[in-house]
This record gives sequence, structure tokens and C-alpha cells, in this order.
Amino acid sequence: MTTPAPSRHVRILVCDDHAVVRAGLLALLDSAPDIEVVGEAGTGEEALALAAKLTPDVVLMDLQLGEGIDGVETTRRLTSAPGDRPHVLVLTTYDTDADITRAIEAGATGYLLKAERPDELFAAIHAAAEGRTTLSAPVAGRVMANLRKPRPTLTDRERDILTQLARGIGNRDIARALFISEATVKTHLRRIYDKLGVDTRAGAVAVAKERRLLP
Amino acid sequence: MTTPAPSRHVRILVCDDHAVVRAGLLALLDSAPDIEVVGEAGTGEEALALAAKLTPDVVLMDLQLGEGIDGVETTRRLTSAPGDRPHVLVLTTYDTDADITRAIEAGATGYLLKAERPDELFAAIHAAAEGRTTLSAPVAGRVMANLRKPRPTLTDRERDILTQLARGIGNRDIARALFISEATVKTHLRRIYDKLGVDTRAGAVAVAKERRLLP
DNA sequence: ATGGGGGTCATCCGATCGGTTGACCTGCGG
DNA sequence: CCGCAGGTCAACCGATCGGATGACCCCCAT
Repeated sequence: MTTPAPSRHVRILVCDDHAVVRAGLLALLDSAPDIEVVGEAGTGEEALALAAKLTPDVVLMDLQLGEGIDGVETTRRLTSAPGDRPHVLVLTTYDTDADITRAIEAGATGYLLKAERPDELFAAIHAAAEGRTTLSAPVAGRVMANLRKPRPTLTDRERDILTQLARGIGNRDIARALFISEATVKTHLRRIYDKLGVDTRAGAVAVAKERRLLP
Repeated sequence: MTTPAPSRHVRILVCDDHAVVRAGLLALLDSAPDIEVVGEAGTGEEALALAAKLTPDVVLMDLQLGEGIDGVETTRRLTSAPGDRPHVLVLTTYDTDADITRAIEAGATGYLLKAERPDELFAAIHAAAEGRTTLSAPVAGRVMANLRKPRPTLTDRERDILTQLARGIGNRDIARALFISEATVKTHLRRIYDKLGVDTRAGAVAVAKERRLLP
């Protein structure tokens, strides 16, 4: 796997509301022989129109677009449009959790920071063209952190109960599944509620999922 | 940001149950001037003991360790031990969802595939030494995919209800919060259950969290 | 105008849940 | 040897939920 890298020709569309930034990117990308900028857009609407007409392989997208629809919405429409969908590589200044998850959920293939080194950007563009994901290190770090989060100390048995709970199973059947009495299930539930700071099963499941207490 | 890279000296411990692989890594890492292999372990237990004694900056960890505790458990103990905790960089053959998430949850700083290019490995080791995350492209791709997943079509109102539901709130108070009657809440709940394929509130919350239907 | 989707409301009833209190047993560590 | 944590069980009661049905309203697309 991970062969030397074929490096095919990639046609890209640049979308950023700052003309200066677009110009800078144009100049920078000009130095990359395999990358051709086929168009540039200053708004989301423009990007959608140009993408439909030019069918670029990759759209380099800023999330902050000033007027009109924002980068996330533009990304969503680009990646959910019918026909030849471009891969969207987000190139932005910020790496907040909200921005990252919204962009990813909208269908972005990669998420790079503008502070990234030029050669990383080139590599990421080629990767995106093939549908492979590239994340800037701080972005990868945040994604990891969100998957990790601290977890409360539940006992094994409590986790068993919680697992069933998350399947929407009633106390009677939880009891049957674990070969214990319904009374015992309720006892465990009470302790789980206490530990998670909730007082209903729905709340318990919410917290459990939130903090990834289940497989 | 992302400065040229300081590249300090990094002391690492290699943990893999295959002697041949360890030898290969040793030879490979020998060619990297800034990386010093201070020890090698063939089992998880050995890795824990050596890590405590040698205090490496980074532990290169295989997830499949044959005998004794596995790589995930070893990682968990390494990263939750008191004192100077090494950063764990997982280096393995497989990129299944289960392996990846378990490793990350256990506290791994990065996740590389053995098929990765040597220079990527070197870079990842330096990154890990500083606590920065590196993911092989396929791994990053999977993580992304899991964050993306398709979502069912809930109406706005249904999402409102679901949001309250996930807070463990009862029907009466959901009704109050949304200025509607309790009967209406129940009607919405029924439709939500149908759409999500469940029949209890706990199940609905589980599915909702699973597919990221909530903010 | 005709109809469907989305939102609202009501009523009835059995099943289930949540709260509380008290109890016994086991294994581990001081 | 005793205490404590974890796991098990019981009985009771009020509150809530889930299931089934039927109905009205508004908006918008056909």
C-alpha cells in the first residue's frame, strides 16, 4: 500500500472571499506543476455555479465567506449535488471543534489550516483528488481529543446494564438477558443515574453516548 | 504556526511480538539521526516494565501482541500510569474501525499503518514526541467516515422534541418547554420512534446520538 | 380545489418506570 | 478480623410512558 504516489494532473477551484488570499493561492499553486487552477470564486453561490460548469476535481474552500451562504453550506451542496461531485478540501484559519465537525459532516474530504506548509497543501490537494483524507496536525489532534474524553467510573455490571439500556430494552428483559432479577436491574440503574447525574433512562443513554462509555 | 520543525532528539521504545519486525524497525530507525531506540519489548508486560525503567519519549506499539495483554491494554496502562507518561504511537497492520477507536480511547497519540512510508514514520515519531497526532491517510479516512454517516430525515419539530428527550426530560416538561400540549409531544414521539426504528425513549436517544442527529 | 405533509390536540388504559428502604452474600485489603 | 465495594434481591406506590384512534388546522404543490 501507499505507493510512491502517482501524482496525476488535478484541476481545482479556489473559493475564498478575500481576493488577496485567492491571488496568493493562485501564485503558490502555480508553482505546482500537477495542479491547475481552473477557476476562482469569491462567494458560495459563485462556487456552486462554477463547480457545476467547470467540474473541478477539488474545491479549495474557505469556511468564512462573508456575504451569502457560508463555506459549510457550500460544501454540503457541492458534495450532495447530483453528478460529478468535486472533493472539497477545507482551507481555513481556524481549528475550532465546531468548525471542524460541521465541515466534516457537510462532506469535506480534508481540513487544512492556512498556516500549513505549501508542500503539505500540494500533497493534500492530490490526496483529496483521490478522495483520501488529509488533516492538519492540530485538526487531527482535536478530532482525537473528542474521541477520547474522560469517562466516569462505572463497574462492569453497570456497563452491562447500560449497554442493554442503550438498546431501549425494558427492565424485565434486561433482567432476563443478564440472568438477574428485575429488582437488581433497578438497583443498578439507580447507581448509574447517580454516577451520570441524571434521573431517567433517556438521560443516562445520552450521557453514556456523549462520553463514549459504550462499545 | 507549523514552523520548519525543530526535530529534537527522541528516545523510543519498540513493542512488537515479532522479532523480525523489531529488527526491521531497529534497522530502519537507525537511519534516522534524531531517533534513538532505547529498548525493545516482545510483550505488553515487558513494554510496561521497560517503559517505567527507561522513560522513553515515545512507545511504538503494535496492537497484536500474541501472548499476555494486548496492545490496546498496554497503551491504556502506559498512558494512565503515574509520572512521566510516554506518548504511544500505534504502528500496526490493520485499520479496522474497532482497532482504531479502541486505540484512540486507550490514549494513543497517533495511529500509523506498517505500510506507511519510512519518512512518514520518522515524522510521526517526532510529532508524537511533542504530543501531536499523526494518522495514516486510511485511518484519517475512517475516522472521518464515522463522523459523517447518513442521517434520517426528521422534521424540525421532531428534532426539538428529540433534543429535550436527550436531556432526560419527561413529556410534561417537554410540552411546557415547547409550549405545546403533552398529547402533541406523544404524537411526535411516536413518529420519531417510527423513523428511528425504536420503541422507547432510551432507544431513540441512543440512535440519535449514534447518527449525530443532535447538536 | 384537492390532497398531502407537518403540526397540533384529546382520551383511554395497561404496562413500565422511578423512588425508597432494607437486606444478604462475596471478595479484597487493612 | 472487620469493613467496604460490588452485586444480588424484595415489596410497595405513585408517576410516567407507550399504544391506539380520531380529529382539526395551515401551507403549499399539483
